[in-house]
Amino acid sequence: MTTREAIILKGDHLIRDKGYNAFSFYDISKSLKIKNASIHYHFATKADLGVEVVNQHIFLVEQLIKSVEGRVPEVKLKAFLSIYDSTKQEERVCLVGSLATDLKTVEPKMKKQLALLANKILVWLTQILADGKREGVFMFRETARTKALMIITNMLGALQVSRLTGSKDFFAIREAVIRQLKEK
Amino acid sequence: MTTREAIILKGDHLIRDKGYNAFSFYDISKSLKIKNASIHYHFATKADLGVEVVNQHIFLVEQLIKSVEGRVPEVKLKAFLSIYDSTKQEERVCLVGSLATDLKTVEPKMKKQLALLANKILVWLTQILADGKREGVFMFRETARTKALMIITNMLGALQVSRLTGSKDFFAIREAVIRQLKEK
DNA sequence: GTCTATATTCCGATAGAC
DNA sequence: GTCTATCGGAATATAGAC
Repeated sequence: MTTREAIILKGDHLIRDKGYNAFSFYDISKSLKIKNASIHYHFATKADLGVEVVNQHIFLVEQLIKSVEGRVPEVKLKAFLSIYDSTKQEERVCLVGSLATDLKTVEPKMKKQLALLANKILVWLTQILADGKREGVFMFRETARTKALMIITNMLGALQVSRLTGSKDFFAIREAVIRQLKEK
Repeated sequence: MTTREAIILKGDHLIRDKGYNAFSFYDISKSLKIKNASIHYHFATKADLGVEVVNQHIFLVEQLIKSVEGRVPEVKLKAFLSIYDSTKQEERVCLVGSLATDLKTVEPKMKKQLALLANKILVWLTQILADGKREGVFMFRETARTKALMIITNMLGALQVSRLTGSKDFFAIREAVIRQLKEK
């Protein structure tokens, strides 16, 4: 892994750990054992780093989508949920949730890329649900987009709320999301 | 309104606007046309102010709960949802969501009070749902607690995600939450 | 590409006058 | 209870050597 990649990875972890406005270049420099000035060599400003963190998530989501192309809707749903499973294991929140609460403080470019990420996930899940309903493996009464919004907010919110009410609640929500699609 | 109350209100708005780590005493002082030092007279530290903002929400939720005591579950559900309706009108996010993403940076006392607030809302909604199911006005298959968690995460998440995908999505989620309880 | 050193700004907090 | 003035620390960012 290049230094640049390591900085992006650490920035991502810090944003989802503490929030965008709480982490500093010093957090990254001490963790990677490099100096403040070295980070600025790779990223002129903190906002530049923030944009690249979001872009990295866009890239990873696109990879995830491709990795399950052509598979049945159930497999694609599992892939979608795996995003939040791994985030929960890290004891972090998701990038969209973390930056949405800080949205009025971030640069326009960052906001734009974050909206792109959020919409990419939303459109993907909407298609998964629509396909699954058509094939008779998923059941729901809402439009596919609304159902997708409900599932996304369930998972995003579960990561945040379960920090306060206990980890069991995350898994209770996760299981209920899956079960609701199978019986209605 | 006393200066102290005005500071708490402004602090609340700033936390839900920009996030706890993004607002400064200067934001409050310029808005209220008082000086930095005056805020410190009322609140020794920023964390002290943060704790009082959370306590104010606890007080308001307790008031809201009392205001609909003895009413039918549908009325109580509307009262619950009104929390998020007014937050959406303000173009802010909810306090639990805003502080949950910053949780690892806040003082233990603040975290403790926030957990108290989150649990108070959760227990209240759980009881509303259990009562409504028993009386035959609400329908759901999950445990009342899990259903409450799903509705809370829907609304909390709707405030955040709709900042990126559009306000219409907030209302689509809100309506679907209500409709799901009436038919299943 | 990484370093030392430093400029600059901002923020939380305090001392002491009124 | 609010003010002026200031301290001390932290953070982003830059200049310039290696």
